[in-house]
Amino acid sequence: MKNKPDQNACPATATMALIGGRWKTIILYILSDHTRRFGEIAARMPTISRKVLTEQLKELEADGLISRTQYKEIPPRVDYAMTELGNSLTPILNDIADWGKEKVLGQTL
Amino acid sequence: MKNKPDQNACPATATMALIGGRWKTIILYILSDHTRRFGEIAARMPTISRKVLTEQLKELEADGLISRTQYKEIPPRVDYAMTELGNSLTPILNDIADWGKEKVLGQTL
DNA sequence: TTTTACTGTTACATTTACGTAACCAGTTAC
DNA sequence: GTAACTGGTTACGTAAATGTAACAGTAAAA
Repeated sequence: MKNKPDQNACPATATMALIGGRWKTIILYILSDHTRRFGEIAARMPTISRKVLTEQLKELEADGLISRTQYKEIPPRVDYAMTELGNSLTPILNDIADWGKEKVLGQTL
Repeated sequence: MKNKPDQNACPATATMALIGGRWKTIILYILSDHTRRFGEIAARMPTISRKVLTEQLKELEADGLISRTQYKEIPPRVDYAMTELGNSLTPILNDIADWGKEKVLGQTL
């Protein structure tokens, strides 16, 4: 893992080191129900630059939350998918989305 | 609310606008089981500067997640507590902490 | 009279995050 | 032979986040 925690760290901090930041939760949420190509992720996140998206994907992969599969095709095709570790976050990601729907966007579930 | 969402925003993004960032989840986690004074929060977060802690607390208050109570005493005493809205996040905060304990820190629950 | 306690604020500097624009590779379609 | 497709990378500049250090204010204690 890229973000190595120290053992007496706050457990909430430990999690947020992996999924915090402006983009990672969104990326994981997008991947939580689908394997997706780079371009598909980018299309669902119109406000992130390709450069930063690449960086975030690399970090998520380094942290073991997603996997990257590159096919030997031209034009290139790259798939991103949740790993087992990433999938263990899915309930939390759904709760986060549900909370946002209900409490922030004011949509009834 | 300070962070006004637009209606067709990603619900995960909507939540992360309120609790994202390096510090807010930690602050909320610290307050989730206790009303605490400014100094108590600071003592539990040794690496945040007082200036930034003040800013984050103000934003959390502006977003309706915590409340601030200032007592007319010298030396000053200020309490921070979860609001009802903040408390509705508690299950998520606990899940985040549990996930960090188990998956990142490697502690068995 | 000086210090301590507590919760800040302010000015300033620095670090980190993010964006923009240009460029690359290799095959296919025009 | 040139453009388009896809998933990037690189150089560069800007914006946001955070830190540091000093200061404020008032009562009680030393």
